[in-house]
Amino acid sequence: MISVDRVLTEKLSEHSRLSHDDLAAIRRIGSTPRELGPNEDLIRQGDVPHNSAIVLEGMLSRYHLLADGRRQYLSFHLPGDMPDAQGLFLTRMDHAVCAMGRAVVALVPHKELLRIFAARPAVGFAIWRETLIDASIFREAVTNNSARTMVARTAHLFCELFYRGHASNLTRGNTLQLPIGLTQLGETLGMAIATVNRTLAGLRSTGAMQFRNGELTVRNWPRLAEIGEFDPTYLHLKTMDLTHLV
Amino acid sequence: MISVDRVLTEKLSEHSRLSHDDLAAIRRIGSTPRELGPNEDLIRQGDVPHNSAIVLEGMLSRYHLLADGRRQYLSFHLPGDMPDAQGLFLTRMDHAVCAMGRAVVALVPHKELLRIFAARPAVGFAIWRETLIDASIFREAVTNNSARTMVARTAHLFCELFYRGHASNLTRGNTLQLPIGLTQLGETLGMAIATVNRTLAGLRSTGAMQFRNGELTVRNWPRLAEIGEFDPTYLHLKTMDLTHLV
DNA sequence: CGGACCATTGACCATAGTCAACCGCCGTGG
DNA sequence: CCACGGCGGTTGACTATGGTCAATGGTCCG
Repeated sequence: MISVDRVLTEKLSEHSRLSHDDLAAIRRIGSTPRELGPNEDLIRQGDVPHNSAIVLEGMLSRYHLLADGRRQYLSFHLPGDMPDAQGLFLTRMDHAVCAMGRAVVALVPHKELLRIFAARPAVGFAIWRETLIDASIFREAVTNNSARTMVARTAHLFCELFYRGHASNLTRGNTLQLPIGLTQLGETLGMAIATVNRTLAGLRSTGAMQFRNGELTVRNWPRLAEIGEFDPTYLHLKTMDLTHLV
Repeated sequence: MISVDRVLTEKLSEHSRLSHDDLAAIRRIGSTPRELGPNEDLIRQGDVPHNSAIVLEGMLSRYHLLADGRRQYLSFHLPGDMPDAQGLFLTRMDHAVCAMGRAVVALVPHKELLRIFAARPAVGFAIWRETLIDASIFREAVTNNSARTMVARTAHLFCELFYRGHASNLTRGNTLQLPIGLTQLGETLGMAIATVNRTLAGLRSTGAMQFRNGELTVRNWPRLAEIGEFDPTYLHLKTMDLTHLV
């Protein structure tokens, strides 16, 4: 398991130029770890949060709870992400956050964060930036679920997750662990579970990728990116070359 | 036409408690006005922005440009909104911003904004908050376009626009001017133009609302909100009662 | 061994996309 | 002044796509 400051400094300093003092301030952040079981909620729709979480291990997701009890998953969060940074300035949660598999997060009190922002504005800006990337990912999800075919949509999601996972050193070769079931995939992509299954079978048969038992295997990255119409600019990460995954 | 500081102070002080000095700083913001013709781009996907815009008049939208030339509209922006605040911390635009009808915006240099944030953190937090509400609206769009029927989806969009328009004093009685065509509606909601039309006809026949010639008329708000499964919490505005619109 | 849960598959059906024709309005130009 | 053309909206007929439902299989755990 990794520590909060390690994960945060790595993430934030990738794009924001943080001074020695900024980094020191981050290192002094007080946090309490919390372990979550599979499918356990970290925070629910309607709650008033006083902490923000940083993912240390596993995977979290955000979701809307619909009137009829169904879920709409909105995004997935890997180690280093802050899945509920928005709670900092919006009093009431408009969505829930839950663990996909077993997961560990670090909880940082809002007070603590606000104190740091006052002392070291650059840290605030860096986290602000993270929330903006978040928004960018949501925008892409709108487009993905509205304007793309089922195959492209599915491929795109896996592209994004693999790309982000790779940027965070979570991939092992051409594989990535994703504790997601077909039901959740359906509730993410806005398609019926049967369709998810058939679409995955289709993708498998193209030789571009396969997804089995919570493990994504990329067999042909350029092919997969093409099928998913994937252009990583919206992730605002350093450009990575994955063409060797063929 | 309204002035920048007027529009900004109104918007920001609705939720953030800004001190006298904060408001003074906002009043000193230097901006240049810019008029946009119908369908004119303010900024394009891939551009590197150095200004942020504040809508003064008319309506702007953000959209993704797809590989085949189609558009996916992501959000609409009314006077007081900052449709490209994200450019502050993300160097490259991952989407475009354009005027729907004729519109006027005020351009504020990023440098100027950053200077203010350094001097008056509360102003920064207030604008950060705006970008978080933005993100919340995107999340709702994901859910809307993925998990709701065509009717609900369409009704929900109009509910949101009317509610936000009402909060900004842009409604006249039960009407709101919306310079949007059926094609754009389709490219917003992820449905074919023919379906948009039929859905609108359906909504009209329920007596809940009608949309004609760029004018939305709400005939029965509770009914419309029910059809659209509309719950305004995600907008993080002061709660407004519209039940008198029957 | 039995049951729960998830994935898989097939058959059927509802829904919305496609295509094409038509309408109505508006602005232009003869 | 009217004729024409274009654009945006409207409508109908057909079709493709993906949702629904139901049955089966596989795996893990008690």
